[in-house]
This record gives sequence, structure tokens and C-alpha cells, in this order.
Amino acid sequence: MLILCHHPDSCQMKKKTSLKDIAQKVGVSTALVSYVLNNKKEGRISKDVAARIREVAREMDYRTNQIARSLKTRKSQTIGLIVADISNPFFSRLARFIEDEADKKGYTVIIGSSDEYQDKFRKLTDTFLDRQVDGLIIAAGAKTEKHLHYLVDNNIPFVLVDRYFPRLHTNYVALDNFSAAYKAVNYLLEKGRKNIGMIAYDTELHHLNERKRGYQAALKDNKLPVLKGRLKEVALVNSEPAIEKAVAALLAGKQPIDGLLLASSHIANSAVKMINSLSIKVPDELAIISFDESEALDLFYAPITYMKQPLCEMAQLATNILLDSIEKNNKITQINMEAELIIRQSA
Amino acid sequence: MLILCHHPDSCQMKKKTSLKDIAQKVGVSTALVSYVLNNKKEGRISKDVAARIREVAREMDYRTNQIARSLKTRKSQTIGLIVADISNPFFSRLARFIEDEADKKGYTVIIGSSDEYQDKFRKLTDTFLDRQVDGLIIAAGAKTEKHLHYLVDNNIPFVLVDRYFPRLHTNYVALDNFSAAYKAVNYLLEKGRKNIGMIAYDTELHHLNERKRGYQAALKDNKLPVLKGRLKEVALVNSEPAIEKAVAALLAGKQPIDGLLLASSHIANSAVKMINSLSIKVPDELAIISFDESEALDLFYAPITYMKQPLCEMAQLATNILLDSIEKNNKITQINMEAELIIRQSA
DNA sequence: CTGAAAGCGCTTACAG
DNA sequence: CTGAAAGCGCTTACAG
Repeated sequence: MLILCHHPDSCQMKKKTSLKDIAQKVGVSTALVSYVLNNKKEGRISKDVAARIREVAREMDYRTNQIARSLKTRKSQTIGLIVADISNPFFSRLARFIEDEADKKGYTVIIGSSDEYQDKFRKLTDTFLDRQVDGLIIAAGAKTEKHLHYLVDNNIPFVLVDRYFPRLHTNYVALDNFSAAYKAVNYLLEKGRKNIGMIAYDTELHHLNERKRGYQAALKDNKLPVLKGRLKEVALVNSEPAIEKAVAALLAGKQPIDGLLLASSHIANSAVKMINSLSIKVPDELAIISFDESEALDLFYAPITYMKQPLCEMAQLATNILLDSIEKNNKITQINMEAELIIRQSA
Repeated sequence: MLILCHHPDSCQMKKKTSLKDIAQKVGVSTALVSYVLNNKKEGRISKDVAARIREVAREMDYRTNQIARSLKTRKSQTIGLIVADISNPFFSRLARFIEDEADKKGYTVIIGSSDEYQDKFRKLTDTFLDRQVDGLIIAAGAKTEKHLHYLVDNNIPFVLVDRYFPRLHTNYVALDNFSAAYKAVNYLLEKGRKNIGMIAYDTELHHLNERKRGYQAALKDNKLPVLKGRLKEVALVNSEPAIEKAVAALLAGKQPIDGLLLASSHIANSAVKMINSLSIKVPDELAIISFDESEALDLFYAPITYMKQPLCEMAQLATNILLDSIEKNNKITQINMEAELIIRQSA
């Protein structure tokens, strides 16, 4: 009946079998086949017929066409994940955890990278929505706030992860960045450091600004001066030269820093590479704490102490909050998680 | 007509507009609306009607329902990407390039991680096929060969990337791993190294075995002995302790190695971390070459020389070969790309 | 216990 | 130039 072959030219496609095919073969309606295969109306269908249907389904290698099902049920069982860049390890790790959690719940995830562009973000949400995703998980870029309002207005279920906007009343799962930076600085102070600098981003992203605020608050609460020159800001992208300059500046002058907080593993990579090329001893002369882990930071002679984000928990929470909100669209959940200080040799 | 609000309790969902809605408003058939919005039968539709349709579509914020379209056209405009683990930087970079290329061509990609498990791989292909992906790009795990035959038998368009199986006559885009390893060893020999070791994987994955073969062939062609003890093999996962042991063994004995080839950036990370903790000078006492880049390898005091895979080209080729084979299922393309030696300080 | 029928939102061959 | 109609492969409210 079906011809399989490896010679495309003479090839007869193996037709996919549909509910109708099974129904015809068994001699029942497609409705009945659907009920049986979906385990609906159990006990109200004769065992014999059910068994026969299942048997034929197996024989004919039946697989349900999700597209058709989706059209009817208006549920695609798909969630869209939008990150700035999937090739960034932070996001790809997050993605993996989300993928696993979604899979457990019977959802598939489609992933898109928006970079830090508004247009790309818009286009991605449109594409995903056209594909009828049931909801979105968004690690939003800098300029997306406006378009997020559009999602809110249209009742699209979504949850923000990592990045969020304080004025936007939506689901999110994020780090308590203020507290994390605060704790990091406090730890440096406990270790006797007096002159603590920070390299952070020049950005409107709230979660990143919270890190600066935490740094400053910790200094202030410890009665230390908050010096402008100690907080260096670099751009979100292509910032390597600026980071090198920042490191140099912080280490120069009459009172060089003896403690340094780095606002991301990306900044840390560049900064540590730079420090590696100098003759400064870590942690003796300079103690370093970074945000986020990175394989790279292990290979430095003094593995870098860092504030660890609970990525797996964040991913699972985000996924489950989204699924909840898909099912019953009735509450807003906002979570700020605590970072964990992972002490290694650099501080 | 439509009520927007931020209070879910009292909220009236904004109904999505369909072709039918537009047709009714304009007073034409849905067919006509479809033609206009898809730019079909241009010139054969009166400009006025077309303009009116477009206007109303914009007014009503029409977006086509891809699910419905897919059901009808039997094209989902979706490709499935299956990798071992999306959180692995090698795969996430590849994924990003594939995403970008697919997007250019109007395709969306869904990503799944199969780890190295046969079952997960099977399940993923099933899920993706149920969702009617038009084709698959696969960086297959170790034990997937058998199931790949199933895909071949069922005429599912797919292309293997990075990993492939020599006995399976399918599309693939891979590295010429033999040649890459061969070149790496030759370079070490040129630099005057005499005792060259390698840490590779104990695996059935053909592409990884090619690396060992290239290593051995280069030695043989240079009239050097191919010593068993010089080629260490570790498992694909959780191999850090084994890698450390291997490094120790290669550096012990009467004739320690003075050159080392590492079969992946993952092996390199562990090996270099280990070497970092020893008092061996790189490259003076030990020259190192790794496969693949990794941020981590930059932070070592002697940044690691490596064989670079042309990831972007591989991703684009794989995507385009897949799209070709989706459109006209008539040829097999197999590509082995050359790696590029990126010389840095470790060798 | 079972099934006919309607319909999800599109596209397209066909007929005017 | 335009449209009625069929149909993609499902699900499910409804009627027997």
C-alpha cells in the first residue's frame, strides 16, 4: 500500500493518516475516534470499539495533527520565548530550563532573539502571536516597554523574566538586584575593603540600575562617600574598550580602588581579561565580585566570586506563572528573588 | 466596540478579527479579501476594492492566523532545530545564526534539546512533526542514527549539522574534522613539538572520531610513533575528573608531552583549569590547541590557540539546504567545511 | 453508548 | 474582475 524508498524521483509520499482514515477503516465516525484517542467519555464507549480504534490507530501509525487541533481548540500549546540574544549563555541557560519545564506541562517553546531593538521585538511578538502562541516569556530589551503596553491592552498572557519595568503592572520574575548589589558591597566591606568601585551599564533598564542603587546604598549605609568617579558606566553592547578604560581609571590616581563590583558576567569577562594583563594581584590588591556565573571566570587565576541568580527556579516560576495566567487570566504575580553569594578566591 | 482595560475581572476580550469580519464590513467575499491581503491575482482586482479592503484590514488590526493558513496550505513555515543542549554555547551560537537565516526566509524555528538520549530525541521529533514542522535541522546525539532512518523512510526533510553518520546518505553540513585535527597537529610539529598528546572522547560519534584519526594520521605522516598512551579518551558527559586524570597522566612519566590537542572547548575548559593549577608554563613547556572557541579560553594567561568552526556559514548553509529540500525534495547535499587555525599564545 | 453536523480561519480550483 | 463552495484535520455541543 505504501511505497517507501530512498530515490526521491520515483518516490510515492507516505500519506499521513487522519482520524477520518481510521474512522473509515473501523467503520465508525471520526468523532468517536477522536473521543477514544483523547481518552474522553471514557466508560461511555464500548471497550471493544475503543480497543479496535486504538489498534488501527497504531497500525496506521496515527499522529494527531496539532495544527488542526489548535485551530479548533484555539490553544496552540506553544509558548514564545523572547530574549535579547539566545547565543548569550545567560539566556541560553534560562531557555533550557524553560524548555524543560514547558515540556513537562505539554508545551513547546519557540525562541526568538530581539537584540536590543524595538523593531525586532515588535516583529517577533507579531510573528509569535500570528502563530497563536498561548503566551510569552520575555527577557525584554531596553526599548520594549511601549510595546509591552500593547500586549497588556490586548490581554496577551506574558511574564517578564530577568528584566522588568517598575511602572508596568505585569507578571515578572526577577532578581532583587538592589539587594544583591548591596550584599556584594557589604561583603567587600566586611573583608576590609575601603575603596570600592563598580563598573555598570549606562542604560534605562531598571534591573541594571537597581544594581547601581544597591552599590551606592551600601556605601552610604556604611558611612562611606559615594564618589562619582568610582561608578563607571559603559554601553550595553560593544563595550569592551570602555570597560578597559574604566578599569584603568579606577586603578589610577592617588587612591586606587581595592574592591570592584562588576554588574554582569559580560563586563566581568572584559574587565578580568584586562586585569589579567596588569600586574595587580587579586584578591590581595584588588578584590572582585561579579554578577552571574560564567565559565570564563573560572579560568582566571583567582576564580571570581559572584552573585548567583537562581536561574532554574526563575525559569520554572516564569513558566508556571505564565501557564497559570493562560488558564485563568486573573492575577498578577511579581517575584524578586534573592541572589546567592558564591565565594571563591577573588574576594 | 472593543473595551480595553487593565482590570482582568471586568475585562472583555478584544476579539481577533478574521478575514470574514473584513469581508462583511467591506461587503465582499472572504476569498477576495484573502487574495488582496496575500497580493494574489494582482491587477485582476479593482484597485478601489483592494484599497478599501486593505484600509479596513488596517483599521481592524487584522493579523493572519498562521494556524489556519497552515492547515490549509500544509506548510507551517516552521523548522525544528534539535540540538543536544541549547545551553551549550556551541549550540546556542549555532541556533542564533539559524534563527536569523530562517527569519530572513520567513520561517520560525522551534528548538529542542535531546541531550544524548535516544528517547528524548524520538520524542522531540514526534512533537515537532505533530506540529507539522516543514523540516528539521539536527545536531544529533550519539544514539540517534536508528531514528534518523525513520525520518528518511518517511521523507521528512532534514539536514544534519556538526554531527553526521557516514553510513547515512542524508544532507549534512559538518566540519572536516579529520583535516582540522591534522592541521592542528602539523602546526604543533612545525613549532618543534615532538611529543604530542590528545584528549578526546570515547564515543561512537563519527565526527569526534575523525578528530582522533586526524591526530594519528598527522603523526604517522611525519614518521612519528603513534603511542597509545598519548591519546586519552573521556566520556561525553561528566568527564571533568577523567580529563584531570588524563592531563596528569600525559604530563607524567619520563617523556611528558610538550604539545596537546584538545578535542572540544568543553575538554579544553577542564584541561586548562587543571593546567592552571600546575606549575607548567604554556606555551614554553606545553603548547595547547583546542577545538572551538570559548570565552573561557580567553582568560587563561596564555589565550588558547584553536581550530575555529565557521559557525555562521554552517548555520546558513544548513538552513538553506533544508529550505531547498523542503521545496523540491530531490537532492542530497553533503558539505565538509574547513576549520580555521586561530593562532594565539598557547601554541 | 454512538454519530451527524457545525465550525475553527484560512486558501484555491473552479465557475461565472 | 469577483465569489460560492469545498476542504485542510481536528473537537465538541447536541441529539438521538
